[in-house]
Amino acid sequence: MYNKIMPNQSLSKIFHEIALYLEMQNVDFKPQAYEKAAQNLETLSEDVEDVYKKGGLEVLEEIPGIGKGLAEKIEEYIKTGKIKEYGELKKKTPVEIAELIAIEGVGPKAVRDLYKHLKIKNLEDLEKAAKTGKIRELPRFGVKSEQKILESIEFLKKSNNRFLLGDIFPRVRNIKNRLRELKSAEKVEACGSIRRQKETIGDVDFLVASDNPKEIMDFFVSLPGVVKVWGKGATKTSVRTRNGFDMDIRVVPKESFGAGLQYFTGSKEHNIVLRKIAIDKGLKLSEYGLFRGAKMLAGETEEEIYHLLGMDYIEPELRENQGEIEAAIKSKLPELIELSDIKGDLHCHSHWGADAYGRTGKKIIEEMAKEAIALGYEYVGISDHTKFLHIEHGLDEKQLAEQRKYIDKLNSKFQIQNSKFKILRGCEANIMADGSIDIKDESLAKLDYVIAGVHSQMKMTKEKMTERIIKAMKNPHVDIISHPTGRILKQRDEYEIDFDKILTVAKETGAILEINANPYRLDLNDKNIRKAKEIGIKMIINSDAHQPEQMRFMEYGVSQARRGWAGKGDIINVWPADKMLSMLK
DNA sequence: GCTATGGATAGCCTAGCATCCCAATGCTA
Repeated sequence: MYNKIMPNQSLSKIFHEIALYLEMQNVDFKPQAYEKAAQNLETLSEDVEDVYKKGGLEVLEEIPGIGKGLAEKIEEYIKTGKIKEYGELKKKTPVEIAELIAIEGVGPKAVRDLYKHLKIKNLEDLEKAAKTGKIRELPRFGVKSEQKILESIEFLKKSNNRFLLGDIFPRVRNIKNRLRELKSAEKVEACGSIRRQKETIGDVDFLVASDNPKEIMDFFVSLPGVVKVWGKGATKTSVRTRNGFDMDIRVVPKESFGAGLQYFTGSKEHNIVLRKIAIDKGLKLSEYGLFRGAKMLAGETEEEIYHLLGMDYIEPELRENQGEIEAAIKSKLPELIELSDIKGDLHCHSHWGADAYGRTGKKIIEEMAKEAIALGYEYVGISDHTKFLHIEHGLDEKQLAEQRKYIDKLNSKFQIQNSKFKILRGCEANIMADGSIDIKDESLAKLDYVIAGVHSQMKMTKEKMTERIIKAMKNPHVDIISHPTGRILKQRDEYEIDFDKILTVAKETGAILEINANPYRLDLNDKNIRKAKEIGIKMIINSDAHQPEQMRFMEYGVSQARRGWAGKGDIINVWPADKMLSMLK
């Protein structure tokens, strides 16, 4: 899929920006059309350029959300590399619009006014104006909005220049696979925080075992998307890619590959402790191997290094110097959960009440079932939003009942096909500000399971928010709490809650806490997973897919569970449907 | 600008909340 840079992403970005510009000018309906097209392009698995070459404008129009006008714009882009209308909009209001609306409280209209009055073009301008008190003087702005802008810029700075695992991992996997195809590459791995599966990634170190570095390096700097070569030598080459992401590659001889892996995977803190242990044993550990004097004792594999240092092998996800080394010495490391252990996914949205991406809820449920079967699952649970969430076309009691009946029908179809596979009937209900649930108990009772989550009014005091979630956990029908801390990576911090108290009540009530695998959430995070595990709380890993393809987010959730030391015993969706359901309230 | 049907023209994702200004708009979910 990423064999070359597809124009899908850049076109999607342009359409997204056009949508914002049009919204800025109060144009009706067009913004939504552009936005929808942008989203569909982003998730399109085929290269639009290939689509166009195969069937021209006509076939482009078969893509949902693409009609005559946008098909022509795509054609223009493929032929000329740009879109005239976009250039004109940009010329008229030369602002970094995507960057600016990332600030909470700033939308297209605010961008327009900020440019009109203060010539603010980018974040830097915005920060300067806010700091000198110029924003509060504008119409429709005040001291409060100025303060909020400053806070939001601060937050962005904190999380900046790191990339989401979910954005980077597919590309890195692709580059890894392409490197493996090279004749002179004997072994290839991507190290650093991506191997540890951290939720955000600063940069990547590729490690290659080869005795022909030149071919490797030449290939690396010629990768599509490379815009700058920081340095290119026989053992190390560094590049920057178009989106500002830095990648290094190191070539080592085969006999040092394991030592290189160990060294470049880190974390730094983990490695410092390992090297100290080596010194205590009269040894020296470096990226070239484990040595006694000049004699190399180990280096080709990581396993032999860990063993010679007197401990069990430590999985990359655990290497944070959080007690894993002590546990490895005592042979007390947990057996971590694996993606292949997962038997189903209970958090999938069908958009039953809406027509999503040109597909109806019925069709999406069927597609999700097929995707689940393709992933080797035994069940998939449909859990649409409920009525309070108007924007997501949340379902009311009546619609939930209709959906239930439809799923029953679909299940009998699978049984006819002599398949053990089952679609489960659930919902993701809203936990209201007072902790009540927005769906009547008798409707909840008819479902196979109920997920409940906070989707509104997230700025509450710690006491109130904790009470709110506790009340929901105590509801006899609520089985699972979705994304329990509410964070959105790079956008929004967790809401204020007393997590220890939540854990205590989860233990009392048997409420299951979700590990949401969406790369923007990964909530619970690694630390909270480990806390929950230690107290003996059961968790479930769910994709929170809004489209069938997103069910593949599961692997990020499993990685976070591993980072939180979770084993099969801590996660309920490793069990067949009957047993899994029996573990709910 | 797209999609659906009446094939040229409707109708399109809504509602609460904060802010700013004292009724309306813009933002966010």
